[in-house]
Amino acid sequence: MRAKFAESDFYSAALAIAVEHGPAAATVASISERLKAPTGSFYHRFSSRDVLLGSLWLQTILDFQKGVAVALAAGDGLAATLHTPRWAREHPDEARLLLMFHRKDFVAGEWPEELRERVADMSRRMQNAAALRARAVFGRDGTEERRLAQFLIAELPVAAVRQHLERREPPPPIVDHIIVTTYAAIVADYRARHEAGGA
Amino acid sequence: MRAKFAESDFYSAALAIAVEHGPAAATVASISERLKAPTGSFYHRFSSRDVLLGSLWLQTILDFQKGVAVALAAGDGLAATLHTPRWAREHPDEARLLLMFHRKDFVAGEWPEELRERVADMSRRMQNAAALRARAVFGRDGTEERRLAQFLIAELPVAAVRQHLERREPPPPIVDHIIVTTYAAIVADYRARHEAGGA
DNA sequence: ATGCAATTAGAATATATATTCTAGAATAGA
DNA sequence: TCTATTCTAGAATATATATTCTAATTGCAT
Repeated sequence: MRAKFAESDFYSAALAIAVEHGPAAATVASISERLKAPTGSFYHRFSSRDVLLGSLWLQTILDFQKGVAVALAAGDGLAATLHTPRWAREHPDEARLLLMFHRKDFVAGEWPEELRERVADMSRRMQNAAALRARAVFGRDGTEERRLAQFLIAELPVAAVRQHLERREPPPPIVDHIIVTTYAAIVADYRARHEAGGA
Repeated sequence: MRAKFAESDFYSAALAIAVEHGPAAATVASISERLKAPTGSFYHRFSSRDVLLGSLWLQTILDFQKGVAVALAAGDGLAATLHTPRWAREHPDEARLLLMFHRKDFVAGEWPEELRERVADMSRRMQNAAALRARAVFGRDGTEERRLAQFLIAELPVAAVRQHLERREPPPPIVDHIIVTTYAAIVADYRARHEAGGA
């Protein structure tokens, strides 16, 4: 029988519902209903709700991190931070999904066996990211460098962007300004504190 | 009959469970079970689960904001930001509750009638806070000042503190250092951009 | 002592949700 | 055309959870 619904239809529906009413509202029934599909069609494609929501979250975070990874590979810490507001403008729904909710809102307990491999991959990537960030920002890896770089590249841009996602509006330019100013200040402060004794 | 359980026992139990396994895990059954109380005793005190969780969230956010309000009333913006890491050290559980979850995780839909008044109060306080923050940080109220002050006093410290709450560890001193440095930089940048033309 | 009011106790009920199951329809290849 | 396979369809089932209900129990005031 020719398929009336595509896998991607279920993903889109789940995304739309999660973004509008929260991941908890993305039930098998509500997703299917939105597509006017029977729940049987859902389970024909996905072995469980957890697999669908888990995949959605994984795909989204991977897409997001791809952009950060490119900047980090180029050793450009500032571009890495600014990726967050840019990506949020280009992908407002995905940004809400990722930045306004927790992983636990999508997969409460253990990851389904089916996704373990992809999750392990992602975890490995996250591990590496810590060192990459430190090097991109400070040209050096160490405990303090990692902590500061995590702040600059992960925590800071998310904080600056959050209220706009909440209001479903694109992050305005002042967000980038805040990020750039903060970035420069933290780096300058770090350099000042680590100068051997100056000229 | 002498009460075997106190209202506060239910709050504590709910807090402990919410902090450990997320608010969703704080079910009437799990809360009662933790106290070895029958669910009847729960409903003898609270008209619904929403009322308990909603109150818990409200109480917590009010307690948190009290400290910020004091600093703002004194016109001390820096003290207001630094309140967050300090409070997180003093109240690790409450900080997790507030900063790692959303209001919606506690009260999904409408607020129960019973709590509406307290919520309205809080909303009013939040409204005022925007102007108070702007004045405390910049000595002036305006759109840009509000946006920057919100970043400095609300978003920044939460971002700096979050990963430590996640790991259930007290925010280390570097958190305060990050906050202070950022605060100074944003204020200095603002001043530089608004100088009429200087000396 | 007696009876009342508060409280405990936990069974019964209602509802939402994930998942399974059985049957039927559509399509492609033989 | 025939048939196996894929997919739609939605009813049936299992489970978790909030809430209600009815019946004891307890301590205090009288």
